[in-house]
Amino acid sequence: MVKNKMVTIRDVAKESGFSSTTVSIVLNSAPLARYIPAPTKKRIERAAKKLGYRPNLFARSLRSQRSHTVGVMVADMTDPYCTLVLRGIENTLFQSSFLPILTDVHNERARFERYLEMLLDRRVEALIVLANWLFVDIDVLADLAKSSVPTVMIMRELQTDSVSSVIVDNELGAHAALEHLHSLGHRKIAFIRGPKTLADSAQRWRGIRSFAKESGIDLDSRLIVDLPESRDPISSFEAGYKLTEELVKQKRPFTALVAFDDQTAFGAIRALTKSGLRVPEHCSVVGFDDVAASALYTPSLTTIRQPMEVMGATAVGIVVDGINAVLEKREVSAIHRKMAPELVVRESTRSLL
Amino acid sequence: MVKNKMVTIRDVAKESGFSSTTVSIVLNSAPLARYIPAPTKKRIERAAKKLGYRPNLFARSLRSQRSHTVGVMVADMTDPYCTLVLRGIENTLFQSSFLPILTDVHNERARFERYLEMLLDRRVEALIVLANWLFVDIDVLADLAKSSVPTVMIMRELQTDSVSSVIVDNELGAHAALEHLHSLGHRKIAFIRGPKTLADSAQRWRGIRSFAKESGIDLDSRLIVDLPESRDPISSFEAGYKLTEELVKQKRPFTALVAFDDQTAFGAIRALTKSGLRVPEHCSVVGFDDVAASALYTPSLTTIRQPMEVMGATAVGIVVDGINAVLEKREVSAIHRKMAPELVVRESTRSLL
DNA sequence: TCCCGAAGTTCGATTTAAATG
DNA sequence: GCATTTAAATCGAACTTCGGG
Repeated sequence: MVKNKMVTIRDVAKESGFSSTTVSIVLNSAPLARYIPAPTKKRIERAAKKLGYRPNLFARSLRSQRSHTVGVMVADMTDPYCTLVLRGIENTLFQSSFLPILTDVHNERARFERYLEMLLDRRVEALIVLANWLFVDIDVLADLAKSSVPTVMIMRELQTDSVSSVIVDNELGAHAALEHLHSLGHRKIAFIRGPKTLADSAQRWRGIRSFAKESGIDLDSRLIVDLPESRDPISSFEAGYKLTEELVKQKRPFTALVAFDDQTAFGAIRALTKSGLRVPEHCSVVGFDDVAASALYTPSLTTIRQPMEVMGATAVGIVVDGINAVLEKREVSAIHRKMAPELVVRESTRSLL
Repeated sequence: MVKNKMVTIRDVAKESGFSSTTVSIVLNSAPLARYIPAPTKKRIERAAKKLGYRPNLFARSLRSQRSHTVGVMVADMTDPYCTLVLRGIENTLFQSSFLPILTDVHNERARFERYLEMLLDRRVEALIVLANWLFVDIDVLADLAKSSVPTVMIMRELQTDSVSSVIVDNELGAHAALEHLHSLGHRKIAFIRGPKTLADSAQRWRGIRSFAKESGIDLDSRLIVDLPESRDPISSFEAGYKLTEELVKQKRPFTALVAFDDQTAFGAIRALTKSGLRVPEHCSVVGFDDVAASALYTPSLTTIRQPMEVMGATAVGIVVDGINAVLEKREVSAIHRKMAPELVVRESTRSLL
């Protein structure tokens, strides 16, 4: 083989002795293929294989206006939360023969907009936004509503109903976390809440309060601290560390700690250990998310698992439906899915009883 | 705005009162644009903006045979090693206005081949293969050599010279790891080597032996164990755990342990802790890679850092050069880059002196 | 010759409308 | 009218060629 000489449909036509029209009909099993006799089909297929014909997707896309591509925008790749969600997205797209274009917004508005522009220019057929740590206010909808590209956000819900969403039931999860500690006999419990600007923070806190009310646990405001805002996902580790240090210094005793997320929990465990408090012997710790590292930590972390892979798959399901709707000119309104989290008990919590 | 009415170059031509040729020349600043008077340009640009003209990339690609897209194939996304490499790739591609199509091979040959086919069909202009945990024998070159798509592998070197590579200097890294322990006074050292089929394993071991020789350290074969082969990146944690458990049971004393990689080290630390051996008080542990979790671990892990983000960026640099070479019909041979790792000292190692 | 602009062709596949026996 | 096949138009941009001033 000398050079990259492209084999076109016309070459196949010439080789097989039929016109390019017929070749196209046969190779695509178009409706008209019904009328084409088997021998003709066979000859065309043989010719195509012999020449190693591969249709030019540029030409096909130009004609069909389809890219078979989905844009995936991640707020910040370095967040360990992304990994499994991406896996779920990738795997489900693969099954539908779509390919993902991955973009990492670095939590910067300008970058978000530039990427959005690039993706729309490429006519991605759908958009999946993984808003895992996004403080940037996004008015995707302004650009998106008119572009009729099915869009779904993971981890964040938009007030508009032009954008679908897949989120975890934060309230339920936090509720389960506290219930777990309560069932182990813990009563003096410290809390590291999320940054105020994150919707998750409020939702999880609501779950905490709801269980506290049910069970009569007393929430001591001096044991409740908030993570500062930050655009860097790793910062919650450091913040968790510092806040826990301060909680310990306060000398107000607690036997358990509920962290906003796993990274925060890691920071907390580090701080506790440094202060000579062993986890779980002296203090139990619960996280949220169940990132990969949680199972590997020493001690392994009890946490509330978000079904990340399933969430990714669900998001793809939603937009694929949306794509089909667009193709069939059906109207579809946004879908909002709230997934159930799951308590995963590991070594970082322990019974006082 | 009602519908998705595409604005074509002809619409701009009509609006501005010039032909589509002129519009094309102006909007692309083609060489001929030199001859076009400023007022004409201005009117065309104004018309384009007014109509919100965006060139159709399908048409452009069909004509130019360029996709401005790069295929990225990852052996297994769930490997924490991927994250930063991908970040480096993404960031550097962004600067060159390329977009990545991300595919996750799941360490399966069939999937690799299917994805490769899909990427080539889409005429990606280059291919980046992140072979982070790939046991599948890849004869990419068979398909690739003839397709003249610049290709680079990260973390693995191919014998052929049609495929470039970016790898870390494993020998140097392992050498530094042992040197570090030696300088802290450790002499009885256990080793968990990598799976035999991984080239890295042999290279790192060579580094160990070379320092042992230099310094006169005695390598006790009863303290040397090997990770089994596996296609699952997380398995090295479990294997690290089990092997360390056995090492401890053996009752053959050691004051430090060199793990094949960070995940293995995490497993080892878990096992040591479970046996009542504290890290680093009773045993120092060194990893390799410096994945994100290493800094967050308790204790934080001393390890050999691979410059992952830089490696991703370097890989992109290589293929972008390759792309330019292809465009200019220059010949370029494969480039093989070996990056220097860096010892990162944290809490998991401690001086005996 | 220099400057400006337009008509027409090309990229490769799909599809409509139509022709053949 | 039916089964079978195809010429020609189309998708949108870019480039080649040419003509007029």
